[in-house]
Amino acid sequence: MIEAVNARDTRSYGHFCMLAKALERVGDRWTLLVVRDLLSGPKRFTDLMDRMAGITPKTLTQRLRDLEADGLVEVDRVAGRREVWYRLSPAGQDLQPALEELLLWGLRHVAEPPRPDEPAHPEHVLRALQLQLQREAVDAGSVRWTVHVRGADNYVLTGDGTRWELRIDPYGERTPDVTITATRSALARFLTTPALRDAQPQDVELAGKPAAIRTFLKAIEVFPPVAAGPAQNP
Amino acid sequence: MIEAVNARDTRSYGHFCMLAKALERVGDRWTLLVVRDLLSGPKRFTDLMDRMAGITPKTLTQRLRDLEADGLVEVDRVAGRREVWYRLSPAGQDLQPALEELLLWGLRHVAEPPRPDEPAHPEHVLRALQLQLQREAVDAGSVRWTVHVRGADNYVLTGDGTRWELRIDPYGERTPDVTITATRSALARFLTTPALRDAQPQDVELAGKPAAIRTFLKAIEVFPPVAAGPAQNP
DNA sequence: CTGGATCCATGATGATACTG
DNA sequence: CAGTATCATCATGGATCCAG
Repeated sequence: MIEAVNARDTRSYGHFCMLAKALERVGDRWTLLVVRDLLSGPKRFTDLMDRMAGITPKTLTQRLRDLEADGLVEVDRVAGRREVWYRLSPAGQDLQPALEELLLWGLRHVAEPPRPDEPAHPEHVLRALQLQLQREAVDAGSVRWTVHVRGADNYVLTGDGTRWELRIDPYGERTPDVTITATRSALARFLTTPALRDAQPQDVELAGKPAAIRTFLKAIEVFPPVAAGPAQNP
Repeated sequence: MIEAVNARDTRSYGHFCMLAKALERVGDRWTLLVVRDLLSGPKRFTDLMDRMAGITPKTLTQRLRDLEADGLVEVDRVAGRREVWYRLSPAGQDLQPALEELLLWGLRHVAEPPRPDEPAHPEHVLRALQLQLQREAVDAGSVRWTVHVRGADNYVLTGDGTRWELRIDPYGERTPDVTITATRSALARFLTTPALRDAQPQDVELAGKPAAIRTFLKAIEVFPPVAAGPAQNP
């Protein structure tokens, strides 16, 4: 008797290969982007919808259910509370090194400035900046930069000379060296377009001591890396 | 007027995020498995078909064309020769760190012994073993182990106390310390089932000096890592 | 308002067979 | 050896609607 095959079996590769088995868990469209956005902490359904412009609620629901079934995501449902919070399990958090390598590959090989109408969430731009500062071992001393963007969380990017970290900064607890205030698109343009940094565009406000701002502008020169690869525009 | 969107645009995420852009290049089903199999050197169409059991020639063709268009794969077509050889471009080879992290994640979180009928290509089992030996910094001194499997390439796994390497070994040029001869499925079972190693199953032949064989059996104790995660069998 | 569910259209993938 | 051709199926996107 032939056993019934469900959708999960159909989408499996059926190989004895650990890469194939990993991709059976996280290889579906949108799945790694869900993991990416949960790596910065628990999120609600609509938080995820905001970061993943273009995903339909149906697909996001499906991905969250799949990830939950595979043990990568845990769900906080509290009776009497409207919000449902999604967070990564330890196995889900363990994907971080793989995601960082993939992101850095994208930075090296497909980096280009944002198109005018391209949704650019601060979290994604700042994550790329943090990883590049870390990968290039940029030493700016002990610094603390905060980023304010209307309609999004505030972020704080810190360096201690050795390690760079990016966190959501809900309260702005401590005094930053530099505060960057901009819209989503202006922030993306400013950080990814070297020519704009000295021009001090009007849609990006940098607050802080002049020396601290100079340190900031110097550090972000590593970002993005020079696009060495040939563009492919058939 | 609405602009026409082609299939490529449809499948893009449209985000200013380097991870999303990376996944637009390598996020399609089967794509990273093609890259995986080209990382060990140039291959012909049928070489890839053999390693990727279950893929249809139509899909493999599509993936190779996409990868070529994106500059990750280069094609050697020589007039008057039947074979077409596919190889990775530098950008394609640069995916290696990301693939290794994903493979190691699979090894940590979804490792289980091969099912009886599960296709197990030696290259994929040995790659996982090599990465785990490297990740765990296993020091077996200077060793050279060769693997013979009927119907597949021969492989040579070498360690020098610091670095582990796996290569296809077409001619068996130098004298190995241990030679492993088995079928595909027997090799997979033997390497992934600790209980089998001392039992010396009849479908796996180990040739070499007793001390060298003991070194081999000791080293592979790190493989596979103990499955700590809970199985999900709904 | 959040957190979805439903219906339909389409395109990507799979199964199978065949060819230069 | 290196693919094509044809047909079937399933996943995803778009749009809309709904319950707490």
